[in-house]
Amino acid sequence: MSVAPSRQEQKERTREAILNAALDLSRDHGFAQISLRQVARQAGVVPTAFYRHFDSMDELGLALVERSFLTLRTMIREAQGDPDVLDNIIEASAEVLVRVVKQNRMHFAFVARERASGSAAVREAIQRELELFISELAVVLARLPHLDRWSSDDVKMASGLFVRNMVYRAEQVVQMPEGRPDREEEITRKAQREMRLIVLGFEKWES
Amino acid sequence: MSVAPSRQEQKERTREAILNAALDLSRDHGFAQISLRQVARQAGVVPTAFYRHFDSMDELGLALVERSFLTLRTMIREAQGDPDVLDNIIEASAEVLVRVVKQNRMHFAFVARERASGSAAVREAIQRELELFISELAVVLARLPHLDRWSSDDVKMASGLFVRNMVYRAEQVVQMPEGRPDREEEITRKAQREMRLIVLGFEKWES
DNA sequence: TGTACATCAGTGAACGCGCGTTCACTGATGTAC
DNA sequence: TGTACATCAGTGAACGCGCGTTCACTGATGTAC
Repeated sequence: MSVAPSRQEQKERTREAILNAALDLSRDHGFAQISLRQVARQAGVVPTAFYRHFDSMDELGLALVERSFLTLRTMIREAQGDPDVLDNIIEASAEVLVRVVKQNRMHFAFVARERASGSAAVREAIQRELELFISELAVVLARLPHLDRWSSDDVKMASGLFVRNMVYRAEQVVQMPEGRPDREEEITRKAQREMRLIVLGFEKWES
Repeated sequence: MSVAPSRQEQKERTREAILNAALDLSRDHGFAQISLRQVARQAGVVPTAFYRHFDSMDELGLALVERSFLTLRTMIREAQGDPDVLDNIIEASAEVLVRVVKQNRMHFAFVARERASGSAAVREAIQRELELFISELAVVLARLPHLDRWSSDDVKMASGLFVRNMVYRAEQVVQMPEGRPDREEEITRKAQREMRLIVLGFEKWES
């Protein structure tokens, strides 16, 4: 016989249901275009219940940004711990990228989509998080051969180039139809070629 | 004494007014979030008049994509005719980029914003146009030293890297507050450093 | 363990509003003679 | 040049709809004794 969940547990479940409903509904038309009532319906609650969890759709959007970037941070921490990444940054990071994006398709889709066009609040939150992410990746890159003698501004630029490519490739993986391993391989291959070109630049760069 | 415009002229003016109204209103919240009635109001016509020019907001969006890419094509044609660009691709193209984007701020803003998040129809139209733009730029790049012996796939990859950087920097110029020449200079400088890094990669690339 | 009361996540009716779209219309421009 | 009719860009009223937000409520969970 199952025990009834505590009030707190139940509230947390509903909150999750609302977050997931919003993420799911955003997929087709973008977060900015979905309504509070649609989210509530999808989450299985009455519209007014929404207000027990968020003051407004904007606040829900910010919560989604936060949740999505948790995923991204996990990804970079994984990369930091993996010795392969330092030995072979291109193949390893392209592979990690495609794998993690596939596992968290909806979070990446959300970030890529809302980055340029969410509400002002959501857009700014994403820009801020992306800057943070670039700085964190710069720490990893700084340990690479050739880059260890660069100025920190230069390392950050390189990090920015990588992240922007990641965002772009993530968009592609997200838009990729399911069950098309050939498309997936092609994207990985293209991402690798681009990163290889950038890394070649690293080797000749002088600040 | 001024002559009354022909019926056709007047219709064209109203059409322009609607296009400009939509472009203007999109700036703050994105095209997908503005309503037919808002556009009509801003254009100075009654909502029903909208239907004399476009079947739906989606069709208006596609017209805006087309208009915006006319600007982009003009830009690349300019670059093709300018001998400086071939001599010194980095400085010249960064300068052309910032100048053209500033002159056509709203068109670039529209493309950058709606690329990831417009309606499906608008999004696909932009992706198609961007692919075309990358191909056209590839023709210019193919004439550069080092690249003239690359495979066409490789040149296209390089072109894609440039265009993606352009789109990104264009987003920044668009979001830049007016009358901040220091910010503008900083963006130009960053774009130049990035392109220089990529060009360094060109020199060592082997397909 | 049992009772009496407090808390509060979720309910359901109601509101005023802007929306996209329809329809019959108006009146200036265009055309045929 | 003048007249009679056709065209058609723009009008204005009306429609049904989903929206965000308010409010008083319900009833299960939590707490004090």
